[in-house]
Amino acid sequence: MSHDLDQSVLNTLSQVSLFEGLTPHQLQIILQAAHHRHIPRHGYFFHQGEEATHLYVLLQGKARLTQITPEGQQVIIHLLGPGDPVAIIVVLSHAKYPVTARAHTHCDALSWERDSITRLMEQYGRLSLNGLKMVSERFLEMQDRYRELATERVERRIARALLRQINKPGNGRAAPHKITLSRQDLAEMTGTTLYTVSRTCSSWEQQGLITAGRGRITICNYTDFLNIAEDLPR
Amino acid sequence: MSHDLDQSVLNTLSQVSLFEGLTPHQLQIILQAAHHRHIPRHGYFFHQGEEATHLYVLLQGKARLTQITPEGQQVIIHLLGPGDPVAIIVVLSHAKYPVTARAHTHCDALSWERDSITRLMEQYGRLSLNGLKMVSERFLEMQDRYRELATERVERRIARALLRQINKPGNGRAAPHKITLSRQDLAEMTGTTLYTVSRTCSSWEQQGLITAGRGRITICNYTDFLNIAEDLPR
DNA sequence: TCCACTCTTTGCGCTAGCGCAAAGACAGCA
DNA sequence: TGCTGTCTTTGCGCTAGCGCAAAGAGTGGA
Repeated sequence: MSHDLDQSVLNTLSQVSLFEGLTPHQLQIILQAAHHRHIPRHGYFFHQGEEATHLYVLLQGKARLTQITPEGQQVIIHLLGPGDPVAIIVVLSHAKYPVTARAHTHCDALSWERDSITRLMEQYGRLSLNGLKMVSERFLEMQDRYRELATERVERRIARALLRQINKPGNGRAAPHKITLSRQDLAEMTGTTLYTVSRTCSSWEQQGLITAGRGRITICNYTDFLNIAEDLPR
Repeated sequence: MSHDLDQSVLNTLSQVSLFEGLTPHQLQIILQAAHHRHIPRHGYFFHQGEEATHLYVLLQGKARLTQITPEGQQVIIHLLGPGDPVAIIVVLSHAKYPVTARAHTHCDALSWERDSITRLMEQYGRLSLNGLKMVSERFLEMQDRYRELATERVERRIARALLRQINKPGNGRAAPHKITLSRQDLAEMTGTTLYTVSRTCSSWEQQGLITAGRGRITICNYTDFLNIAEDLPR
C-alpha cells in the first residue's frame, strides 16, 4: 500500500462508525492489520456455516446477509452499504458464519483476521464498545422485526420494510422515495411470498400510494406508509 | 457493603460471563460502581420505551424480556437466569429499553448506571468485548428464531423452543427433561397462540412423546424433538 | 437488434392456524 | 378447606396468505 493510498483509506476509516473516536495512531495500527478485498458483483464474502475467520468493513458497494434453510428458502437478514461492518460476531470463539454475505454490486472492503481484530478490540476499549453498539443496533432491529412477524399482517410488514429503507442514512428525506428492491427481496425481508408482495403492491398502486416498477417501488407519501405500518386510519 | 459480602459478591462476579477474564483489581473497581437490587416476584426491572438508564446483572432468580404491541400482544424475547446481563444496550446513546424486564421469581441483581458502565467498558477492553460476545450470541439466536418463524410450521417451532430450554447451561442432560413453561409462554416464544400450542402438546402426548401438565412439559426423548425440529423422519 | 432469462401480475384452489366459546382442571390464598 | 382465578383442552367456523400455473413485461448480453 502506497503512502497516498494509506492516507486516503485512513480518512475513510475515520468516518466508519466502528472506528469512531479512535486516535489517528490507533487507526494507523488498525489499518496495518487490514487486508484490502475486492468482491465482484454477485460474489461471496463468505458462506453460512463456514468457520468465521474474518471481519470485513465495506468501503464501497452494497451487499446482503441472508440465511438459507435446508429446504432452500432464503431470508434476508440485513442489507449492507458503505461503512457497514460484516461479521462482527467473528469475535466469538469457534464461531461459524450464521449467514451468507453476498455482494449485490461490486464491493471494496477491508478485512481483518479473527485473532487480529479480537486482540485490537481487547486493546482498544473504544473499538469493541463501538462494535458492541453496532451489533446492539442490529439486534434491536431484529427484535422488532421478530415481533412484527409474530404479530402483524403482511401489508404492515411490507410497509415497515419500505420505511426502513427510506430511513437509512444517506437516503433523501424528500418524497418521492425511490426504493430499488424486487418483490422477491421484499418477500425475503418480511417472511412472505413474492406473490403476496406483488398483490399488495398492485393494490397500493391502484390506490395511488406507490408507483410500481420492475425491481423498484416509488413511494409518494411517507406518512401514508407510517399509517399503514402502525395500522392507523388513513 | 461489609467486607464479607464484598468478597462473596466478588466471587460471584468472577463467574459471570460478562466479567470473565478481568483481573481481581478490575472486578473490585467494577463492583464499587455497582448497586444491589432486589426485585420481588412479578416486579419490573424496567419497562419497554423508558429511557435506558441502567445495566443489570442477574445474580439470582429468573426473569423475562418481553415486547408488547400496541394491540396488547406479548412476545417473549428472552428468558433470563443467574449470571445473565440485562440491557447491555444501555451503552447506546439515548437508548430506550426495547423490551420490558420482569422478574419471574424473586430476583437479586447488581445494577450500574449507564455512564458508569460505558466508562468502564471504554477503559477495560475485555469488559466491552465480553459484552459484545454476549449480545452477539443473543443476536444469533434471534436471527435463527426469525428465520424459523418466517419459514417453518408451528410444530417445528415449538419443538425448537423446547430444545432451546433443554440446552440452556445448567439444565440436566438426561431424559426425562422437565420444562416449566405454560402453553401461553410457549406461544409467546414461537409466534403462535396458546390454543395451537395446546393442540400440539395434546397430539404429542397421545404419541407418547411428552407428559403434559399445567405449566409444565416433560420430554421423554431428546432426539424425537430434534427430528421434529429438523423435519426429519421419526 | 434479438433472444433468453427473470421478474411481475393475476386467477384460483387450498389449508394451517387463528380466535371464540365452553367446559374442565389445578394452584394459590384466605 | 373452599373459593377464585387462571390455565388447559377441545369443538368449530373462518380467513389470510400460500403456492401453482399461466401470461405478459422488462432487462441485459451477444
